Amino acid sequence: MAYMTTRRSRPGRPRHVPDSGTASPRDQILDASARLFVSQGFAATSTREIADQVGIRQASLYYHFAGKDEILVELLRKSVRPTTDKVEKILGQVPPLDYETALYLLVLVDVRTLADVPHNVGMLYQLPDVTNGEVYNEFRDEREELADHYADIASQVASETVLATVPKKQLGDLLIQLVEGVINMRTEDPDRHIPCSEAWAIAASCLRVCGVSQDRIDAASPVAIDMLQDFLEDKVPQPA
Amino acid sequence: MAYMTTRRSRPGRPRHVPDSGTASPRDQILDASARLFVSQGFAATSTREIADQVGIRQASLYYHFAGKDEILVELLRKSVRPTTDKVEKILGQVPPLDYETALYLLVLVDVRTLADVPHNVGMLYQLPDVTNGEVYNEFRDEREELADHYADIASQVASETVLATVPKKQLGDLLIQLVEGVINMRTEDPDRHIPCSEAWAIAASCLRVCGVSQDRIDAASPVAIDMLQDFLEDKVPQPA
DNA sequence: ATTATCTATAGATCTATAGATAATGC
DNA sequence: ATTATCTATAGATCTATAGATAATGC
Repeated sequence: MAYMTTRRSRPGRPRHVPDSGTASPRDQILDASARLFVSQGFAATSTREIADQVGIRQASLYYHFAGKDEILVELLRKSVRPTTDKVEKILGQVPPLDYETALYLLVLVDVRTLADVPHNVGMLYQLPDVTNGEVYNEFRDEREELADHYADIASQVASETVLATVPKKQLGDLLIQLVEGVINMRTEDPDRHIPCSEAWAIAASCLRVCGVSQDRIDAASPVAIDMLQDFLEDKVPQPA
Repeated sequence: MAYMTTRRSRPGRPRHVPDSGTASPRDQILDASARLFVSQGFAATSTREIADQVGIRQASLYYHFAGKDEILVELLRKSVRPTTDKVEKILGQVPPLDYETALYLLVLVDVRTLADVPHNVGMLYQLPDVTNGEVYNEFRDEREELADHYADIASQVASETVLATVPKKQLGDLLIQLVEGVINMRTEDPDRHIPCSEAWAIAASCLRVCGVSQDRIDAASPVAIDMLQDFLEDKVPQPA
């Protein structure tokens, strides 16, 4: 408590609705935009609507962002990077870890990330007005890499029968599909909390899709669950 | 060949771009709208864009539809009804059929329906500007019923272990999630054809998620595949 | 002086309506 | 006469810019 936590007001002309929040104006805009984009779609959300939610005039948005697109880019950027970082961190541990545990862990981490991210922002990547916009090109490759990782690890885990009947790429896509079900659960009920048990169920389902027996699921699961904490708070240490 | 198949032109003022197509203007509009809505989103698609694709002026749309919403409603109506009909038809056959075969068949039928429907229209149900619009209320119940059917049949098929670890509703949602992966495959590559082998892989994956052993999958699969044809062309016989 | 807002507004859309027009059908 | 289009346009909205204004910081 060495410094004041309540600074009554910042420099600049006051808002027509007094600023109650503690976050920076920029973050307030991102927050409101995320909520609206996810619930209505990107194109269907006007800059006026965003401004109204923040409590500023529509034109004031442009002091913080060059345009609606810039807000979207910032949201995508903030959400894609942490995910791919975590994935590669997990894959890096795979020599000591066996593949089944790694897959279980990968799914757990991904599910929790999607489940806990504010405003269900993961859904943005599924909006056609986002993925078909120019803005998205910056992120397309990163998403494909993620899909490749899933396919790779899935093909390591899969049983003979599964490998013989399901092409590697499709198998990876099936797993991603199960993981991203969390997004739809949250879309249907925005206030829904996703308990750990549901994440475990999804991870186990992914192993089952790969043809892994219940015995080996039971073996992988506790190890992965135990490691989960190390991957969630993923704080990038700031250079002091 | 008792009647002319080529009628050069209809009554009414000619279009500024001559009408090359054979379909009714109404269907041409639905077709173009479906394509645009799915690739860009509903709100992001303007009536002018639709008209341009059809080759008529923007205002001419309103001779056929009361507004953009009406076009959407018609598209949703045309795609939801056949699906639920087929599902109930399958469930009606379940006393002779065992549940595992029924689930495999249900998934096959659903996957093929989503895979073959023009312009990937199944994706409309995933757009937030559709599902949060007033228009959608008419269809919400029907979608929930479908989810209930999946949950019911899944809980009949599931192994003890799966039933003990995955709540019935979540299990149903996982299966739907796998099935609807087809929509995403088509979104990523609109020209993609989905071969039967992929549908089989999805159906088998659904059974695996339920904890069904490979033996019983191998037993259910040929029976279901054999029955598939009876459900696809689902021609409602016109009263003569 | 600097900062963050405000008001006002231009210019580009977008939806929907009104009324004219150019075909076919009878 | 009927039908399916057209042209023209009103009115609403939307994005973005210009310039004014009301705070804090020095």
